[in-house]
Amino acid sequence: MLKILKERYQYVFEAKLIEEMASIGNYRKFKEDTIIMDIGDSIEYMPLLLSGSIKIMREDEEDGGELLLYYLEVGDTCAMTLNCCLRKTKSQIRAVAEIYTELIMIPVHKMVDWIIQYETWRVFVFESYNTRLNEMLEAIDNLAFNNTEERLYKYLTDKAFIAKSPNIIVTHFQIASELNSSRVVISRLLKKLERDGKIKLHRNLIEVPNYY
Amino acid sequence: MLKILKERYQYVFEAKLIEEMASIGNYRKFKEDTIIMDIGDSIEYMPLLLSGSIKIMREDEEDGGELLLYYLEVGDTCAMTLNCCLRKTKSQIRAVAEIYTELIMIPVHKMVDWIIQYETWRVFVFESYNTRLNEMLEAIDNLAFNNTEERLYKYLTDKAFIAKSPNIIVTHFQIASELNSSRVVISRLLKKLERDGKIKLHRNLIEVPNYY
DNA sequence: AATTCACTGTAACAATTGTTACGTCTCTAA
DNA sequence: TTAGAGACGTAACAATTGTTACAGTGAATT
Repeated sequence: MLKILKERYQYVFEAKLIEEMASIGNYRKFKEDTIIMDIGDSIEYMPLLLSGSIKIMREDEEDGGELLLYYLEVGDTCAMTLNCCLRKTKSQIRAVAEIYTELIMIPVHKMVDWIIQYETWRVFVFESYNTRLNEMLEAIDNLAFNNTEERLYKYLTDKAFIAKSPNIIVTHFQIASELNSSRVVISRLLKKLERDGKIKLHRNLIEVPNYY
Repeated sequence: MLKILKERYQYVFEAKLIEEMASIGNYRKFKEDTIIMDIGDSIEYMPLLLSGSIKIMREDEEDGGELLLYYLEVGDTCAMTLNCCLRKTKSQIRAVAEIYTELIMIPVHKMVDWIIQYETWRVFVFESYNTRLNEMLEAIDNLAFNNTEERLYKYLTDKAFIAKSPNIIVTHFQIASELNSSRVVISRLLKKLERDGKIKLHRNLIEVPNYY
């Protein structure tokens, strides 16, 4: 674990902190589509991504509708978790492995110690908050100012970007779930995007040529 | 200023920190509807509310449409600002005095010192992040899962709550701006809410009996 | 008193989004 | 090989939201 940590984080954290992480942290791996953490779960550990990608979702309390908020990637941590850790509240969000994902879990109390002790950790934590707040703002902009077609195209390019491939494997129904829309609407708009030459449709697969 | 700070924050911060705040902080006051901070402004100070209320807005880059995100009240600070301070980025949001508002501005570098130095400040900062992240989540839920009528009624009750009065002084056009909708739609839905007995309409004034 | 202007109500229509229904296709498992 | 299930396309219609247009009302000003 020390080796992987050094690989990923040697330019982010000082050697001493990385060693401490390796000795205290708990290595975990998750298969695609595994729920890593759900709404209402209480949180005692903070996840730090080593490889893979996690999607963060929100759920409608009433009808169970879902909404994709943003992705976490290597080097990211979950700011929502930071808070839950510090205040011992429950998780407000659902975290699902988008692909095969490795991470280390770090116990809460260490988190606070390190903020006082390590300059690099402090910077990392605040940068995480910043990134997350900005991702939330982006999600809000997207919902408030874009129509469903724009949201859909953004969803596709984001997903291709995360997969590092123009071909994304997903059904229309899945997309509808993550955008809190309905399958028919998504199919309709996908057809429109195809007619406009922006994507190509196949069974269980969508080509998004210009995703970067 | 020391006196006001003690009044508002004696149970939040230790005496020594409050004294330091009073000697370093810069007292400012703003009339209703004054822009305290705009999108793109660079930020050197962190605001800490003494009285009043501030609304935090987001703007569409393309057509200038606005959206109300949430309110700051006494005891709150702006987590977005915390980040801007630490990373020296520009403001992503607009802050407008909802009513007459007093605050003290604290220079960036002190913020960081205090995180290391004062336990109470550290807790305060992280609680602020938590509150703000939750407000953002609430805004996202509202946009993703509620229709315009629900968003409108929530807007009215929130606004009445901030004003501590069932009578809110606002035009239909203003509401439309803050919800990124159009005046005609808002008038239509307000009429519906009135027919349903939830509110009463007057010129420039709306009664919201059950706002608490 | 007359004029002006912002505010409100409403109609008519357009565009977008959601819903229901049904047919076709592909894959898998019995 | 066949039955069943999930995936996709599309039509028809409903509901919501947005747009344009216009009329009336009240308040302030001239």
